[in-house]
Amino acid sequence: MAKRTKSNEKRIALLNATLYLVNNNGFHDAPMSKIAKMAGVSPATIYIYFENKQDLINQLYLENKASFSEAAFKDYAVNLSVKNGFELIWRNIAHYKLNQIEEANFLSQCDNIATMVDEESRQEGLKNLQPLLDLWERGQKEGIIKNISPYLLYAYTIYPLAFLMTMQKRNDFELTETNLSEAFDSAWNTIKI
Amino acid sequence: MAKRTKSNEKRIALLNATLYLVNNNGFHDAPMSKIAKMAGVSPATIYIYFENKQDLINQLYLENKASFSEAAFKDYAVNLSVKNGFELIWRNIAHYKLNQIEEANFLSQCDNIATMVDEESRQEGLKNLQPLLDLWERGQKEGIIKNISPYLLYAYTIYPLAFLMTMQKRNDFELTETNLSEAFDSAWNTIKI
Amino acid sequence: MAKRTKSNEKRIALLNATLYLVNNNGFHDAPMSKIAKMAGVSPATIYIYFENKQDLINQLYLENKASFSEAAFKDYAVNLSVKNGFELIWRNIAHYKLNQIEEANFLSQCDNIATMVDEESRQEGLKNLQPLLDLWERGQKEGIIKNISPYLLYAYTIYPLAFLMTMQKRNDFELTETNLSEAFDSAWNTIKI
Amino acid sequence: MAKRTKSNEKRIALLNATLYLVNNNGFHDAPMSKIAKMAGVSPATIYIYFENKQDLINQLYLENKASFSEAAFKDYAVNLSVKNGFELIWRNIAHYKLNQIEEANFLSQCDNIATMVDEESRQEGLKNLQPLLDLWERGQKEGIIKNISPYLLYAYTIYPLAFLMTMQKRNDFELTETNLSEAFDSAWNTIKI
DNA sequence: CATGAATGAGTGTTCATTCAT
DNA sequence: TATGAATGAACACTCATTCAT
Repeated sequence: MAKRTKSNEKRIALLNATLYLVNNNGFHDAPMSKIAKMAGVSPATIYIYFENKQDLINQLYLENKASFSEAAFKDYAVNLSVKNGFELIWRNIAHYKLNQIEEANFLSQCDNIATMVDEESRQEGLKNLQPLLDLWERGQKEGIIKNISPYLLYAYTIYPLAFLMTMQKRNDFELTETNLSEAFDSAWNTIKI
Repeated sequence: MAKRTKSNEKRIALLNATLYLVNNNGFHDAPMSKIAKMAGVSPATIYIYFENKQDLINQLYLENKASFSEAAFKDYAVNLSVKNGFELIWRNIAHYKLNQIEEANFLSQCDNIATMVDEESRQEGLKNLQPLLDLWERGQKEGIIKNISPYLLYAYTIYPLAFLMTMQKRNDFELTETNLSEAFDSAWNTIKI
Repeated sequence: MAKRTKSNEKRIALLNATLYLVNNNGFHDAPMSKIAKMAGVSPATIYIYFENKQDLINQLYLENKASFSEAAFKDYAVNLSVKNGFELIWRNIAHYKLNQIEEANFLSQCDNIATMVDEESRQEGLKNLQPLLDLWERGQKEGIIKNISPYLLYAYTIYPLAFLMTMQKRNDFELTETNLSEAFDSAWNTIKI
Repeated sequence: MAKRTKSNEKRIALLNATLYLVNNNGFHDAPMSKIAKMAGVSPATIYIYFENKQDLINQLYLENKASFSEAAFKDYAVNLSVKNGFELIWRNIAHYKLNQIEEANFLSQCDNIATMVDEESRQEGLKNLQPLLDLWERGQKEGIIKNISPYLLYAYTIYPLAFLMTMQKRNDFELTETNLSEAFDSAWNTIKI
């Protein structure tokens, strides 16, 4: 009856290897054999933990989305004022994107390339931003935030951070504390009434 | 005395096929054989026009960047005021991204994924935005535009359009003329002093 | 004082699963993992009961051969007349092939495909028909049965039943009681002097 | 415009290699890599001539069925008497099965194992026996052949040859000219009225 | 210039079997 | 005894690229 049990270590090692290889070589040069080798297991072992390559990517995406969202809403509470709440979330996200560069970069690829994660996982991943959407809606009801589509709000406040992350990763640009405050001001000015 | 010469038609057909397949199937499912078939030529023929697959992607990137920049600076002249010049360019870019969705989407993929075009082509592609950088520099000298890194200026004015394009392509969101004006106001407010 | 001992139930379950899968999916799509799952045990458990896959097939073959031969010689006694003895055996075999279709089909595959069971098991399996060969020899001595090779006798009396079984399994043909009597007459006419 | 053309030699070499390997190693140990090596081509080349492994087997089956049927009806004409026509066909088939042992053995495997060729090809292959079925029908109308199902006629006249072929291939038995005449007599006696 | 055949190296995945418990 | 995890070797098949014409 006794038996070896699935080791979470191996699962994590596989996810980490995948993240690393997709980020640095691209999806098209991250073969299962390399992933296995990097994780220190046999190629066949991957299929104990994941159904197939797509499933591996999907799970990696969803778990990183979840950990991103945890970071994004750290210390957030609905009783914060709209501005304070937004600033907290914005800074959390900025902090994540500029420090957890690898994870953020992976998520950015997945979100930008239609063919990387399947539609179901993408929809699932979207749910993670709900509290921010709720905050914006509240801000609009309170007359604090412009009454425009959340897509526009996102495009002008959160999405720019993805660009800064990419530049940071390429060492083209470094975001200082001052820059960050300027950037937040820009973001806030854009959406506040 | 007609001589047989490389037919530009075939070259164009190959570039178009590549754009289409990379956009719709992803880089990892855009094999040379499919590209050839779609362009109506033999796989071997690709190698008459392009050195290899990377070269094909690089050239496609550079030509689209060039045509993007042509669109971006249409009707622009250095004697325009900073605000008018910026608005012209911004609207040109917005127009391009929301109408030439396929081309814009391809460029966006290349710019976001480190491994798609090689570094040399990327650097080459960057030059296309020079007139905008020049305009910003002039605006800063004239005390009209905030004295912050052009990366930030780009992140908060141009880059958001990439997000709107992606949403538009996914039919999640449609940008109206009103939206566009709001979006421009946001962009301008962000960077003007 | 119950001691843990190899459970015959599991052994039987494994043999049944193998029979089913080889018959319905073919040898090449009857992997140990499926066999195990169908038998409700772990793949590793198979190796407690059988040395390897070949051994599993061999044992399945031999046990089915034995049960086939038991059926073939049911109620047979050497004091029966040659004709009566032959008719009894022939009808027993026909009954087996047309009712125990799965078992018969498996045996037929093994006997037709050189590479399914190994030579040793095949030789072992042949012994099961000995009483029929003895009967034929007696018939020849008594001048009742043609003095031709038992291979020919078998080919023209017993072997045709395999074809009828295959057709029956494919629903191309159904053998009635009348057919059966005609078929036996054919068989007997073929070999009687 | 010029190009290398598909060489029929390679196609034939591939079919031959497949026949040999399936016969001697079994379907489950006739991998594409071995087939390619034996045919003296790269594994990838197989896919120029055949869609996939199933297609390769199907085509091999159909071509052998066709050449079998050509042999079976050599010199046959509808104006022959029923008995003479049947003897001609029977001897042709016997000759084929006992001399073209490899081909006959392959066909026998395909016909016995449900999972080897797909249903469509099997149905296609069946058509090859039509002239024999026609002859039997004529014989029944003329009151020369027993009025029983053609499945029974086949089972008792043609099918036994498959057994003799198998035994011959295994060197368990050799069919002489005398044997053959005896065997034909058995076959004819079985079905004639 | 242009081609379809040809290929070695590689792809994602499965398999019979063994390991550690 | 019995297990599920683990695996090296193999599988069918595809790819970017080159060859021969």
